[in-house]
This record gives sequence, structure tokens and C-alpha cells, in this order.
Amino acid sequence: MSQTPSSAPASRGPADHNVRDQIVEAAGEHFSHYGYEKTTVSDLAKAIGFSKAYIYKFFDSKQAIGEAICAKTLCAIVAAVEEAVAGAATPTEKLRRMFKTLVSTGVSLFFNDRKLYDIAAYSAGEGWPSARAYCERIRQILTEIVREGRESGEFERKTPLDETVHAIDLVMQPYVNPLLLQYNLDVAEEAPAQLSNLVLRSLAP
Amino acid sequence: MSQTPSSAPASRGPADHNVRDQIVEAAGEHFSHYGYEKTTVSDLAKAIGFSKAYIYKFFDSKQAIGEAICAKTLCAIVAAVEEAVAGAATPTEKLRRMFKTLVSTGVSLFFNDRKLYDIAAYSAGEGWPSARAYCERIRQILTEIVREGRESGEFERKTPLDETVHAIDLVMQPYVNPLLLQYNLDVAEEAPAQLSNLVLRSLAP
DNA sequence: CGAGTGACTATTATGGCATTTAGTCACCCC
DNA sequence: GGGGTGACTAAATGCCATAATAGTCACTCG
Repeated sequence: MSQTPSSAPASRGPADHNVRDQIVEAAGEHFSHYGYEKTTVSDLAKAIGFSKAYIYKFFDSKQAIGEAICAKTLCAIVAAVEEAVAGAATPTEKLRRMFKTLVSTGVSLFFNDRKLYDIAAYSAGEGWPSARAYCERIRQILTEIVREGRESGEFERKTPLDETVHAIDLVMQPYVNPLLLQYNLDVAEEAPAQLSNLVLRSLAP
Repeated sequence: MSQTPSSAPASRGPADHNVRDQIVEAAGEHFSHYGYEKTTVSDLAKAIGFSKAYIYKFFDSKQAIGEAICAKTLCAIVAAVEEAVAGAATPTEKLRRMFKTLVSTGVSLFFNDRKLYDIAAYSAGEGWPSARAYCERIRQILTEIVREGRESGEFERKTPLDETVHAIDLVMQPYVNPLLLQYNLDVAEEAPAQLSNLVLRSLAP
């Protein structure tokens, strides 16, 4: 609907700087408490004891700050998924845990940190780089699992890898993408198990 | 968000009556041209040459009229699907055509009759009976295909029928439900084929 | 020179008031 | 008596002036 920043990370000044971190921290708290819209850039400035103008030495726009927070939020989901996957023995189990953790973490974010969830959903809707990177990362994890399963002979190898991964990605998308997940909350409890089973059946050698 | 008519069709007076049909016809045209919100009940009354009050002898509310139009729209999709399925020889082919037709009809509605599409999406979001019935019907068609495939030995029979059908239904949902489909337009071209393949692999005996 | 800012503008949100609209009801009249 | 309606109300909606906000820039001061 509005301008789509195709890929620019939209940040300025030194990439690692004390003040930049302060801004991100303050933004994290304010966005989480009051939401993205109700937080003004002046609020953030006041919180860290600088002027609003100084914030713009570090970020291109308010949206850029939003993206930073969004990226942090989505990274937390990825981390949870990675941990769950790492703790599984077989590719089959990895896929199950991946799907389950993805959904439960997302749902939990929805109910426990709704304001941050809304930013993530908005970000997904607008195709912000943070959301794109997240989807891309999920897909990578999925690819790794499928590859491993193929190598160990647990999964079939006839279908081209790309095609397999892409199809599973399409199946997961409604639960990965925060914009879509919120419309699927009513089946979020059962979907991971049901769909994991279906996907695993399709992966049988 | 608002009141959810759990199952009442919300209509009054004689079920088949000339004037009722006139109302539905006028509503179809007006909603399609100007949209649901921009059409007033008085507009419809004027269009058929009666007073607004008389309309309420046939419909409980404006929403009830919306539901009638919505049901008509969704029935057209179902009809297209049924026709496509009927023209296929094998259950495999039926499933492919079902998915493909479902998506292409939905997408076509989105681009060619956006105003009616919006009503359908809203209806799905609010859980109107018309939308529920539509989803239920799609599920029935799917069940029939899977059952037939099992009987002919084309599909596996180990997994409980309900479970199989439910899982496939979950896969299709993002493309069946107008509320969700509009967020998946970017993959609507490829998804039916990719997902049909995945589902069929999962159905292999 | 570079960390930091007040003062400014163009755009966007807000809030309160006038208008519309959904829905009802008593009533008409063929 | 049943097909049909004008007049009415409460709630929703649109509208517009006003206030708030994102973002910039020339500037200061150490």
C-alpha cells in the first residue's frame, strides 16, 4: 500500500555505537508497551536523553527503527527454532520440532507481546527486509533438514530438492508469516502435527 | 469483532417470492458496482421500486442481504470446482483440478469482481454461515475424491480418512479462504501445482 | 571537526460536530 | 388482512479545522 523499501537496510552513521544501541533498547521497550504507532520519535529521544534530531544520525526513518526491533523479534523465533532442531536426533524429528516450535513461538508472541507481534505482521505485509530475511532463514533451516534426511536415506530423493523444499515452505508459510498466522490461530494447536505428518508422508522414500 | 450469527440464515417472510429475488438481483448489481458499504438499503429499495421498510419484510438486516450475495458468489466457485472435478478421469487428476480451479476462480474473482471478493473475504473473517457452508462444501468434495482414490487403490489407506482429509484441507485453506487468499496472490500461480504434487506424494500407497 | 540541537515545514492523525443510514413501528388502503 | 409505506430514532459515518508528528537543516559549542 505504501512505499516498499526493496532491500535497503536504511540505517546511517556508525553501525556499532553506544547511542545506536540505546535507541534500539528504548524502542524495544516503548514499542512493546505502547505500540509502534503510539510511540513518537521524540519519546525515544527523551528516553535516552538526546534530541530527536540526533536519532536521525543513526536511523533513516522511524520505520528503520521499527525494522531493527522487528528483526530482533524475528531473530528470537529463529533462535528458538534452531535450538529445537539442534536437540532432535533424526531429520524426521527435526522437521516435527521445527514446525511445532515455529508455531508455538509465534502464537506465544501473539498472546504475550501483541504490540511486537503487530509490528512483525505489518513488516511481513509490507515486505520489509527484516521479514524477508526471516522467511529466508526459515527456508534455509528447512532445506538443511531435507538435505540431511535425503543423505541419511530417511527421505525420498526422486523429487528435485528445490521443488520439495519449496512445496513444504508453501505448506508452512501460513504459520511462519506473522501476517497469516494471526488468521490461523484457531488451528494453530493441531496444524503443526497434522501437517508434519502429511509432509513426512510425502517425504517417505 | 462484532456479533457472530452462529448459524441463523437470518431471513424473513416467504422463502421464494418474486420481490425477494428482485432484492437479491439488485443487491448483486449494486454491491458489485459500488461495494457493500457504499450501497444503502434505500438504494436497493429505489432500484426495485419499493420502500426501504418493505425490504425488511424479506431480510433481517443488511448483512443478511450481504450473506445472500456472498453465498451466491461462493456457490459459483463451488460450481466451477465441481465441473472441473467431474471432467477428470482419476482421483489424482481430480485433486489436481480441484486445487487449480479453486485458486484460479478465486484469483479471477479478486481481479475481476473485487467488490464481491471483498464481501466474501469479510464474510470469511466474520465466520458468516455462507462462508462456513462454502468451506464445508469444499471439504466434502475433497473427502469424496480421497475416498474414491482409496477405493480404487490409487491412494494409501493406512492413515485414517479423517486425518488425511483434514490435513489436506489445512494445506488448501490458505487458497480456499478468500480472507487468506488475498495474501497469497503472489504464489497463487505456482502453489496449486506444487502443493498438489506434495499432497499426491503423501497419498501414494 | 564532529557531537548534538532548536526551530522549522509538510504531512498525517485527531476529535468533535453535522449528516447519513440501518432498522422499527404504527398505520394506510386495496 | 396482508401488501406496502412515511416518519422516527439511535448509531454509524463523513467532514473539516486543529493539533501532533516525521523528518530536515543551519547552526552551536567544546
